[in-house]
Amino acid sequence: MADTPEAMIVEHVLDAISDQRLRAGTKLGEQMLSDLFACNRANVRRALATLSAYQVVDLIPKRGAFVATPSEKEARDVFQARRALETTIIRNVIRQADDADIAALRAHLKTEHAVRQLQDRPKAIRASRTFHMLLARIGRNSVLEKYLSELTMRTSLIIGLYGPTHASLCADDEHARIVDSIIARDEARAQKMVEAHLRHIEDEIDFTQENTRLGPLSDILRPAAG
Amino acid sequence: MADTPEAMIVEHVLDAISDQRLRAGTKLGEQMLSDLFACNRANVRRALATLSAYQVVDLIPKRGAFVATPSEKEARDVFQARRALETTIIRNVIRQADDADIAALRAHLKTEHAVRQLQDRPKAIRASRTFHMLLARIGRNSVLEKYLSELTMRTSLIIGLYGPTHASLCADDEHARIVDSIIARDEARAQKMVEAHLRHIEDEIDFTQENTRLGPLSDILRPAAG
DNA sequence: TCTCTTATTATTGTTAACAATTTATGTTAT
DNA sequence: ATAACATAAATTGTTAACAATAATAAGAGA
Repeated sequence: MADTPEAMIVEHVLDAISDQRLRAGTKLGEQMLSDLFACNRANVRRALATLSAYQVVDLIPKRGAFVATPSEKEARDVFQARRALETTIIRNVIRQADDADIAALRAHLKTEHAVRQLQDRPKAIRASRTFHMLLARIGRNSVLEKYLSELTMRTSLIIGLYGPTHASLCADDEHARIVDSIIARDEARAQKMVEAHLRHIEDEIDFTQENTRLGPLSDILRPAAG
Repeated sequence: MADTPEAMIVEHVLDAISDQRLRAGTKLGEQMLSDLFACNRANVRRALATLSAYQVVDLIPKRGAFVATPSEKEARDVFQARRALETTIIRNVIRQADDADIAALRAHLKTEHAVRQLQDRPKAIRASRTFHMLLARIGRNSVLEKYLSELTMRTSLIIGLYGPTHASLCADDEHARIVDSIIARDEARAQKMVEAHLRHIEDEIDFTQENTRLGPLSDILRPAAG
């Protein structure tokens, strides 16, 4: 936990994005961040550069840093990439998961189900994401894990932007059935289910209208007077 | 070209890595870079943060920035990730490639073949990488394209570290045959060939001994006296 | 009341100096 | 000659002040 201030900022922003406390378009002012994390602006700027490399923050010259607002095309690309990564991940999981991993999966299903009852949307979103990241960790491919981490963040932004208010959480039973096929070591079925699951999420999204009251980025997009 | 100095540094370092002018472990001093690109150290530091986010540079506190030296495990993860991404990419290519794209592919094959005759290894490596990135561009998924870009960089580092001296370039005819199956719109065959192609590259690598005379990172790894 | 202009404020970008730490150099002793 | 130690140089990390630009507020005129 005694990490560098820079890593702290990155981590906190990613966390906030992943459970939708930070919405697309929100401005991330340098002073605000340096105050919040008790560090100088140099650290803030490097953190923002890192977040920009992760593609969850847009850096606009002379204007500042803003939480990214993915377009529909970008969103669809993200989902296709997730299908590519997660089908490979699930294959790794089935081949490599040991008893401890299976236990972890079962435990997660329980907590995820419990959280869902609480009607606490941010918590539910986070739990849902955790499931996918747990699979990635069990898959033991750090490259896929890292990339999926980024893509789940961006998925959070996408759902926050275009998603319906109450749905768009991964269906509880779909996760459970994926775990079932993992336990059964049924590779083909597990891959199909993961792919279908991701498609369901994508299908629930309505790109025809983005959820308004988005952050100050809408201001940014109008051409500056002059 | 009139980009920010920071973007310039990132681009140049990535270029140098991708055609193996920069080897794994090489130290990237801040002063050296700020002199070279005629900018202040603040810019250099942000560029290094970005490169570190791309996983092609390791940032070691109080010690500096070094070109990353992928382990065998990391290398294998990179190759598996490439298979996942590139099989999806090739599917996109087959579904979306228009005449201009096909022409571009044919043109590339020609230049790649010509370059190969010159016995100019860096140029050949670059041409080889360009083929894969051309496919990614034709696939029209910016997420996959971005990630593949990073992974081809890391592949360059891996081959530079563990690869044989003269081989480990993508086989000329394999590229050509991939293009053939694209033109034939044979999805299954193209996917198989891409996967086999990537496996061939991986198989040529000998992890038992890393190419010595690696950079100063070997010094870094010995525990500091004290 | 609305719009255009002007002045003020806030924010981003740059620079230079300083502190802290590591690396390199050179000396001494075994 | 090698190893340990002390000194000097170079490098990373931090900080504060300054300049340049953009966002905001205020005021004048239609």
